[in-house]
Amino acid sequence: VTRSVQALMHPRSDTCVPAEGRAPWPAERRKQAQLLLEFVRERGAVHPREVDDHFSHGTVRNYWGGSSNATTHLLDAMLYRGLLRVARREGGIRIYTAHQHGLKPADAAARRTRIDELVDVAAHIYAPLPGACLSDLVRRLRFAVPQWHSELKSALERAKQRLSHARVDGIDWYWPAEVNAARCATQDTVRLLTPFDPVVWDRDRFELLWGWVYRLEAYTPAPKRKLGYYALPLLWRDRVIGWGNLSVKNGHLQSEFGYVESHPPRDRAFKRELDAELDRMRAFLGLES
DNA sequence: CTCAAACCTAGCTCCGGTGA
DNA sequence: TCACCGGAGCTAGGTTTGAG
Repeated sequence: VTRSVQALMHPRSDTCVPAEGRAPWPAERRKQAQLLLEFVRERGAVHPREVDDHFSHGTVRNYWGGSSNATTHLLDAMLYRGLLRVARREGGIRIYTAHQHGLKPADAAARRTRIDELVDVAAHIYAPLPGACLSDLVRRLRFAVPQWHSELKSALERAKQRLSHARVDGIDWYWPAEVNAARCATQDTVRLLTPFDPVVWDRDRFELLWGWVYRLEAYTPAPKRKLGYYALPLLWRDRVIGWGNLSVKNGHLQSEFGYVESHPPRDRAFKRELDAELDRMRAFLGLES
């Protein structure tokens, strides 16, 4: 998230990450965090390995019942609580620095404004939203603002009043008032979307709009997969018409596609635009074409 | 050089409890 | 009966690092 959106969610209350339950930290953990924070302040920016070398926190039982590095857990918990932030990454690994968030909202009205701003951020990303999806999104904000968990119900009611609204075939749809869908022209473009792109994130809406079932199957045992390990939804103009599985072998991009109508569009423009999208992918991955 | 561990990432589904 | 709520249980693979 951007710094301004991050600021909307802080300062967070004295709670653990959601997976750890909502109890406050025990004294021992508080002490550990305090020592770690002093260490990070002293060093400026730290790599998790550097921290573990210094403290040797050992292992803890993780959310899944397995064993995890305790230092990693603690860093993550402190990041969530707002004591640290990720300054950058080195080879994907988070490099942490100390952080101090701003003051909490002065009164109830200011707090409601904050929450409404957060809801609007989500609405802008995911609109147009079926009612169930809007409820779900607002409810998910309990992870973003656990300190205001009890206020989310009323925030949903305000959102339903504030957002533009239409009822189509028995489903209520919501979107930000300032967005004018009529002015968004369909583009002659092929896009391979990620499984979590806002266009496809709400799987129920996906089915409503395009009439087929899309699932990410990375977590599905291989023999049970229907679309492929990491199928990317294939957007052509304003329709998601199929999916693609991409991989890199010996420095070359491999691609396999599936189509809901079992064959690609006969349209000549489609082939041209699909090639253009694959070229963009090669460029993004730094591959030779 | 190989291998294992650590770390990272953006999920899905089921089920029982609650309340209208 | 149904929507909502929240927790439990399970899961794939890529990259980097460092020990041996």
